[in-house]
Amino acid sequence: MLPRAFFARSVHEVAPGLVGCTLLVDGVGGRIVEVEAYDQTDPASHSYSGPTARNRSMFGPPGHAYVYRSYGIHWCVNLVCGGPCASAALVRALEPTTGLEVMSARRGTDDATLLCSGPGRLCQALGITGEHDGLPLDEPPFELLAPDAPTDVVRTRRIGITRAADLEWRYCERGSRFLSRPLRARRAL
DNA sequence: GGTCTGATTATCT
DNA sequence: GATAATCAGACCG
Repeated sequence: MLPRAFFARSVHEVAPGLVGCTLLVDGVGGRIVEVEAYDQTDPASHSYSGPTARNRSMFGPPGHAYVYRSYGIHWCVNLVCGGPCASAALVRALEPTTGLEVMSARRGTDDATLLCSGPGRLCQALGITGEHDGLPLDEPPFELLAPDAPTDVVRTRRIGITRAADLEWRYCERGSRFLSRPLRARRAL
């Protein structure tokens, strides 16, 4: 079990280290294969313009969840980090490992690559909602486990944003089939 | 394979 | 009134 103190560092150190960790909610979930970093200096971050009612969890202590509704439909979960101020790692994709039947039922598909491959999808599969906003990550229903083996992590550009889109703050497991979008071997110039 | 669009709501201008 | 850290389904080739 990762201690809460694991998150009391810069999001830019924590985020790559999260790839390969296992995230469970009520015993259901899988290995993290994709995360993105956001901090308060980042125009794409919800914390960029200062604290509001929605983003207050990002300004709280590290090691807690920040859950928000996206496009009026989906939930997305972030893991709040220690620095810079009001920073967090958005969990974008899991490799499903535990509770496959529960996740399939919640998602309405048996296709393992469609269960948790995307921030909205994984919240639906794990049953994460606004009720989880602000909860500590080292206490039930959350469970975060360190990787059993070193993970090959690739750094690239973030997805689905219009501002600061050139920053390479997305971290993925190399070769994973469970990413929200595949890695391009090479970028066109 | 790819691209486009509607769903639906909190938040901010 | 516009925008958004998204997804699923429709359509085109």
